[in-house]
Amino acid sequence: MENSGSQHLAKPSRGRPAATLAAVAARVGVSRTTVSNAYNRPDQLSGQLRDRIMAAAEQLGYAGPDPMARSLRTKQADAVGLIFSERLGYAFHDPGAVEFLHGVGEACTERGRSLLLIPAVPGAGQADTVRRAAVDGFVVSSIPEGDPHLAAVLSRPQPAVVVDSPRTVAGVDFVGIDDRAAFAEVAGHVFGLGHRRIGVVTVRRGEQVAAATGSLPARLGAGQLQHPVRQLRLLGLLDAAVAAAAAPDGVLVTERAVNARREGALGAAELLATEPALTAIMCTSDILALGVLDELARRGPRLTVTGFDDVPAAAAAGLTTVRQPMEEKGRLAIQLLLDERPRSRPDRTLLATSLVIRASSGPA
Amino acid sequence: MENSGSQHLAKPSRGRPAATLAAVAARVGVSRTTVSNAYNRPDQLSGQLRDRIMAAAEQLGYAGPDPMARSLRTKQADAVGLIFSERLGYAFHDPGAVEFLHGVGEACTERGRSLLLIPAVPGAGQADTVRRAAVDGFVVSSIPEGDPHLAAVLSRPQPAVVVDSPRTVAGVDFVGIDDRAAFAEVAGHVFGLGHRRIGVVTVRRGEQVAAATGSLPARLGAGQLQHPVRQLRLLGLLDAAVAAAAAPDGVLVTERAVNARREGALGAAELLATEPALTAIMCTSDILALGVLDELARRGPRLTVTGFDDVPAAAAAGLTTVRQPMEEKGRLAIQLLLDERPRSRPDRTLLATSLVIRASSGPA
DNA sequence: TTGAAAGCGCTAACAC
DNA sequence: GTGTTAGCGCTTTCAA
Repeated sequence: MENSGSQHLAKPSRGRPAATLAAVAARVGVSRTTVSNAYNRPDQLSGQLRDRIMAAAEQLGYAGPDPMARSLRTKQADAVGLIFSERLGYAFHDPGAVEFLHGVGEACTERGRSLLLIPAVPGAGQADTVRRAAVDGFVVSSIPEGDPHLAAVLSRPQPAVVVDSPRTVAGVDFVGIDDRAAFAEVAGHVFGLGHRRIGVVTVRRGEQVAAATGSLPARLGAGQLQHPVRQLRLLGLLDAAVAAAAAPDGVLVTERAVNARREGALGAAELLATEPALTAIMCTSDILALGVLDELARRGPRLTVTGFDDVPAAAAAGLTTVRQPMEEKGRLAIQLLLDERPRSRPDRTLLATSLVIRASSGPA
Repeated sequence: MENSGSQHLAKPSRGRPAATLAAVAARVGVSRTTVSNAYNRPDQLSGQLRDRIMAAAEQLGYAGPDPMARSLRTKQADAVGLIFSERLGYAFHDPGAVEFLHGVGEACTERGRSLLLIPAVPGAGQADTVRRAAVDGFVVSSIPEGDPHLAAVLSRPQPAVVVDSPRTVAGVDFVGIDDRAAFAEVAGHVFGLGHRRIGVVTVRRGEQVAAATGSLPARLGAGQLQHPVRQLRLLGLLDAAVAAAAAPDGVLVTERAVNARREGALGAAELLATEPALTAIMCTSDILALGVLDELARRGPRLTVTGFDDVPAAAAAGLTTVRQPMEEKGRLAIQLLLDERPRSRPDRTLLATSLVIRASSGPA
C-alpha cells in the first residue's frame, strides 16, 4: 500500500523521493521559513530572492508545499465535503441533483474551494469516508433520517449544513423548501380541476422493501420516520384533499425504490392496474412524471399528470409541476457553510417554490 | 482566517479544542499506538479494550484520527482529483460531461475513494487549486493544450491520467477516442447521402476571440495547437471529403465559444446567413446539433443534421450522431490511475465509437 | 528581511 | 497485545 502507484512509470518523479521545502531551502542556502514565505507571502521577500527560490524549486522538481502537511499545520483543507445518500454516480443522473450540484460547484469556485464528493453508499454503512475526508465543512443533502453518515459528520468538529433532509438536526443550519405547502399547491390545482380519483407515484429510496401501493391514508403511515420529504408531500396532498372536501381514500399511492423515468412508467402501470378509473397522476418528481407520460402515451388515455422540481425536460414535455430553486439551494448551502457572520443560532431557510401550470394538467 | 468558522455556533464542539488521539489514549490509560490500532487495525487488540477506547472517544467527542495528520503520515489522501477546463458548475450542465463524471464517480466509489472536483477556471490561471489539492492522483479531462493546470499536475509527484485532450503528454496515460476517424465516419455518411454544401458548427472554448466563420480549409488552420480534438474532427471531415471526391471549399465552418444548445441555434443562423444553399449541418456535439434543430424547426427547411456523443436527448430528437462511451471513459481513467499493474510505458487507449443513424439525416 | 525553535496529530517500526 | 521512538513536511511565533 505504502508505495501505491510506484509501478507507474508514468510520472518521472516517481521513485526519486519528492523534493521538500527543506531541500529547496538547503539548495538556495536560506531557511525553510523563507521558502515557505516565497510561496505563501511573496511580499515578505525581495523579488530577486523569490526568483532564486522558485528556480531552485523547479530544478529540484518541487511542486510547492505539500498539501497534507500544509493542511495539518493550518487546519484548512480548502475543500468542502458534499454528502449524498446515493452512490456518487447516481447524483449525476438526476437532473434535480445536477442543478443542485451546479449551485454548490459555482459557489465553491467563487470562494476558491474545491468540492469533495463523498460517496455515502447506503448498504455498506461506511461512515469511514466521512471520517477520512479532509475538508473544512460538510454539506449533507437529502439523506434519510438517522443515516449514520450524518452522525459521522456531526461527530466531526467542522461545521455542517443540511439540505432538504433530515428536517431537523440540532444546532445545524438547514436549507430546504416547504414541501408540504408546495405539494398542497399542486394538489389544490388538481383537485380544483375536478379530479377525485387520483394516483400518486412517489419514491422511497434506500430501503430493500418491495414497491408498495395503497390508499393515501394507508401509505401515509409507512416510512414516516425515514423520509420526511416524502411524508410532508403526502401530508400536503392530504391538506389539499381536505380543503377540497375530497375523500382521501380516493387517492392511490404507489412507492418506487428509485427515482427514474422507467420507474414512473411502472408506477403508472401499477396504479392503473389497481384503479383503472384514475383521471390524474401526481408525482413527487419530474423524472417519475415523465415516465408516467411515457406509459400513458403508450396506452392512449390522456390523464392529468403533474411532477415536482421543474427540471429542464419538464418544460419540453409540457409538464405541470412545482418549480424549486435547486441551484439556489446549492449556492445558499455553501454560503451558510463558509461565509462567516455573527449569529446566535442555526439558520433555517425555506426557499420559495412556485406552481408551474402547463399542458399536462386539465379538467377531469 | 485562522479560526475561520469559529463564529458558527452551529457545532457544539466548536470552541473546545477538538480531542486528539493522544487525549483518548491518556483517558483510557494506553498508548497512542493502541488507540490508533483501535481505529486502523481492530484485530490487533482485544475487543474489550477496543470498546473501552471507543467509549472514551465518544465521551471526549473524538471523531477518529484527524484526516490531515493521517494523510501526512500515510501519504494517502483517499481521494482523486478531477480537473476540468471549465468552471465547476459548467461540468454539470453538459450531458456528455455528466456521463463521464458518472463513470468516474462510480469507479471511485467502488474503490472507496472520494472525488475532488477541482475548478480549473481558465482566466484566473490559478493553478494554486491544483497545488493545494490533497489527492492520490489526478484525472485531467478535456483541457486545452498548454493549459497551466496540466503543468501544475505534472509537477506534482502523484500519477495522472489525461482524457481526450491534450492528445500527447509525455509519460502520462491517455484515454480518448479516435476523433478523426469518428468524425470521418459521420462525414462519410453525410457525403454518401449526396450532400455537398455542408455547414459545420464547432466549439472553440476558453478563448476570448469572437465567433469565426469560414471555409473548412480556412478554419482548419485556426486554433490548431490549443484544440486538438476540434482539429482532429475537422481533419476527419477533410478525409471524408477527399474520399468522397468533394471539394473541401464547399464546407463552411463556424466556431462558437460555448457548447450550448442556444449556441447551436446561433451557429445555424450564422451558417445559413452566409450560405443559404446548405443541405446539411454537422456539429461537433449533440448539444449544438439540438440547437441547430431548434433553429431549423423555427425556420422551416429540413436539412440533414448530425451531432456527436449520443447523449440521451439525441435519441429522443432522432439525431444522427456518433456514440462514444463517455461513462466507460470515466471508469477507465480511474482504473488506469488507481489499479496498479506492472507495465513499462504509459497506456494509450482509444475507445471504440459507432455511427448512430437516425431520422435527422437523409438524402440531399 | 531572515532564521531558530516548536509542534500540528498521527502512524510505522520495532521492541517488549 | 501493547508501548517506545521517531519522524511525515510544513507554518508560525518570536527574535535578530
